[in-house]
Amino acid sequence: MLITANPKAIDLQAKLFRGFSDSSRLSILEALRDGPLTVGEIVQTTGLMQSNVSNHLGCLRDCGLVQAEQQGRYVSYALSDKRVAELLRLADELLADVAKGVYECTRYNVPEEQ
Amino acid sequence: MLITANPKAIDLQAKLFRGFSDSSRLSILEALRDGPLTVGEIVQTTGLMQSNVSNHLGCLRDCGLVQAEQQGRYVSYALSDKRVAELLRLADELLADVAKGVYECTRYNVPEEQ
DNA sequence: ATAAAACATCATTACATACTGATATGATGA
DNA sequence: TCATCATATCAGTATGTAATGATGTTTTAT
Repeated sequence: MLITANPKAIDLQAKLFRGFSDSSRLSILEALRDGPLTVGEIVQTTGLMQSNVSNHLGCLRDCGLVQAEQQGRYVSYALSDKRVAELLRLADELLADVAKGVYECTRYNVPEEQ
Repeated sequence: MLITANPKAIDLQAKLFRGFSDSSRLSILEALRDGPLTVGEIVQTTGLMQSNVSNHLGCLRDCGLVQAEQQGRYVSYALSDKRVAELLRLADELLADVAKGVYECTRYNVPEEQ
């Protein structure tokens, strides 16, 4: 039976992983591993532009990876589920072994040297 | 300290997750969860074009997520590490809880109805 | 009420990359 | 060797989406 006979689950999963597949979003998620942060704090921690952070946060929130809570005029963001952190940790471990391959994977984009 | 002070780890991780963040690659990885397959078998199972499958397999192989082994004129592919399957399983679990959010996330691309 | 701060949204631009079809490479058997 | 099968590579195209700058919205303080 074709896997694509039921494409929805795959599409959903791909969409979930896409939340993790961008450096900026990953920076945000990593920053939130140590606890909740306001948008401004995330901007400072990641060094990204505010509008960019807001965009990514909106995406991460829509997809359920982070939660927002209004606190006065600040909005505090946090990872929405332990398993988000678990996925990050598991990826860390996997990366420790396959890092060489990933690093040398220049098929699509080359990591910028500097 | 800026997280971006050491961007390499983040970039690598993003690249790793990008391996999982495309429906086609995910279909391939899912197909390989049940054991090794030849390229032709993957083509049949996923319903993707052969050149497309080969491209994605090259990417997945470069990044260390799958292993290739030549067998006669066939090439057999397999997941390269248990943790690849673990990541898929963990994502399944997470998805079970946040699926609603992911499904409704139309920020970027809308899942095609049919 | 007004101003300022914190955050969100929008349009635009630029780039990355998935897909296709054609072709090339390599292995096997006649 | 030659033909065929299995897989890989390539160029071209189209689309998705990250980043930016400008603007909108909400909250708080004066």
